[in-house]
Amino acid sequence: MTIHDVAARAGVSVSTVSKVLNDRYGVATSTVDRVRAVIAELGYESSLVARSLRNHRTNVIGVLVWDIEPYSAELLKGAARAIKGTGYELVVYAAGGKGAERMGWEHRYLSRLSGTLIDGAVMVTPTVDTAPFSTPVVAVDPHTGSEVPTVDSDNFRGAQLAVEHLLGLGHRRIGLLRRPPRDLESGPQREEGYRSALQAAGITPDPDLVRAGGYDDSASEDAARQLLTLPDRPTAIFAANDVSAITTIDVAMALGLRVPGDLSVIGFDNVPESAMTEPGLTTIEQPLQLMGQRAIEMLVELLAGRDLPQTHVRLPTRLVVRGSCAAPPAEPRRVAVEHSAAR
Amino acid sequence: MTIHDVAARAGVSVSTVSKVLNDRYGVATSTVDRVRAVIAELGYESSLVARSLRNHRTNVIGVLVWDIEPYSAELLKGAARAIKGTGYELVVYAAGGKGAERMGWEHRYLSRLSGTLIDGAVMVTPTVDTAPFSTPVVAVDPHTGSEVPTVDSDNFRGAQLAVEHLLGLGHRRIGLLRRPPRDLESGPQREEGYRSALQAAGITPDPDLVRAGGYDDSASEDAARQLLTLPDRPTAIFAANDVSAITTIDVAMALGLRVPGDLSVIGFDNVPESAMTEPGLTTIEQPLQLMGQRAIEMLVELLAGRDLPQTHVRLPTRLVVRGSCAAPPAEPRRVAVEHSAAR
DNA sequence: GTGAAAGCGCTAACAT
DNA sequence: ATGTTAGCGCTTTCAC
Repeated sequence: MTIHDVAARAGVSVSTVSKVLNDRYGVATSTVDRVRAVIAELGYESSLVARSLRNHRTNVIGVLVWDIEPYSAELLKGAARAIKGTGYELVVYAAGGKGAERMGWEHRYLSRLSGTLIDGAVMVTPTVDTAPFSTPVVAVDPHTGSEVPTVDSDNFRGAQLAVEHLLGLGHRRIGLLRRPPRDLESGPQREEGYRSALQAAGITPDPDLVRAGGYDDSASEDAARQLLTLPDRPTAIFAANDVSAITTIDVAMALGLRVPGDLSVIGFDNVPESAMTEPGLTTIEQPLQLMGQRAIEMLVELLAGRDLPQTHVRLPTRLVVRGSCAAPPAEPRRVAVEHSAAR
Repeated sequence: MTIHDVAARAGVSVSTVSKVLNDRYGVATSTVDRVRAVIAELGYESSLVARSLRNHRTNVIGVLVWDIEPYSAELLKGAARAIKGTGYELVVYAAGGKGAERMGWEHRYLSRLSGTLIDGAVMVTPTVDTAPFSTPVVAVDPHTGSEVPTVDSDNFRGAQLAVEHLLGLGHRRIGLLRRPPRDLESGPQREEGYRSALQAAGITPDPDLVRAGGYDDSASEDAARQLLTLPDRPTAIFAANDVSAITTIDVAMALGLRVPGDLSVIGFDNVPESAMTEPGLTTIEQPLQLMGQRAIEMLVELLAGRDLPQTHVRLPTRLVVRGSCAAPPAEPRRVAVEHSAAR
């Protein structure tokens, strides 16, 4: 079913049909009606692909994500909300399906799609700088300081809030379970917030109390275990990642510690689901939907040829208390030695 | 940056480059190396659009949704999980952005994309039958009994479970807040389950206890109010939709009824978020992620030219008790008359 | 082993 | 007012 079929059926040339499709001048009213009738009769719709190969404008905005999981799904909800009424359509490309070549997927996808198919893109957590592209791009939560317009959340302040909350409860030895090294830009930001809050309270951060998790659960598990089996173990742990917060709680309980009785845990929340899983967990929340929404809004501005009021948008994080944090125990219980020896 | 640029730089013709790109035979090893080097140097990626206009195979599966909201987002997570390792890539088209012409979006999108760009599609809650397409299609939770392969959940059994649970607690007058008429196919299924459970318990369904909600909150609100201000009001309400369950609780509380003390409410859950909003709500849950996953699996089978073991997959729903339901009060409190008069 | 040319479905100059 | 034609970026015969 192509434009040729329509043309043949209506007894006109393809260019006439094209003109009717695009509301161009120079077609007799009677012809327009006839062609329209045939289009309706056949249920014809012009191919987005052929059209975008020709016109280099598609009215489509692409959101490029590595995978659709709880984190990106939240962003997508916000993006979908923001796209309404803009005249653009939204398509989401999930790279995760094809191949395992994670490095550089952003560049690959952007080259394959930009110019044709999408007028602009929102890239979620790009690992490489996608600056040398003519297509307008907005990055969400980029890994490295990037040249492109960016939306992220206030990781620094969020970490401060977490630690301030724990300090307010009386904790003095607060551990940090940070992200793996050389990961997202937000990792160092959260660590900075942690240090800053401690120092503001006159506490010198103890390097022993900072451990890095990894990409899989077991790395976080090891790190949590190391922290908790320290001779002078922390009475509270700030986990700079929602998954590692839950892991920490599990490890603590396995070690015979009560949460929050013996140990307070506070996590940097990425997704609402994690709050559900662990109902009592106090978290620092990022406004993920809002971030997706703002990214689209910025991109639409860019596509309209307007300048952005600010090229780097940082949204506030907030502390959400659900009851898990307690004051530090008067006499911190030591973890039995055999546990620390095990593995 | 096109194939021409690569050809020029490598001093060969475009067809040679194309052969290298597609691993075709008949190119000298030295030429292959040279072209590969240029491709790497330039960071060239072939245009998905041009390629798909030529080849009618793209290795891309499209998921077509009206909007990305909590319901479809859950399905997408499952779809993204299922796509891994299949060799296909996933793209999601959200129709909601463009125009308000909701009716028939599925047909419009399918025509514009199929044949080119996507090899097959998963349609989420289609309102019309998209049978006459050559492209393989799987429908999730379709509005009408459709000819295409389908994934849905056991709405009938889910409703039965809800009502059986209430009956087990001793309730006898159980109201039904159903979906609007002529909506999703799941509406009547849930109503049937409700009637069936009542009849199995020897109770004749009272037509007065069945009211329909609407697409906006206010319709559900009115319906809930009507039910609760009945002279012989129900002691429990089964809301065939998660939003209307929450609305029902709000209305009940506004009328001075305690939930669950004076009234038990049980809702058909579409999305995990609704459970969070109302932590005490007992719900019937659909396995949304699993539904998305199965839809992709079925489509992949279809694309491989294999037959489906079953063309209609129905996934189980389950009762999740979070504590909101109670036994009926010995002496049901009537709602004050002025409340029923109000509005 | 390599390149010229046709054509995928469509649009936009440019004829007529 | 309508049709003819070139070409978007690519793949694929088919000559050479």
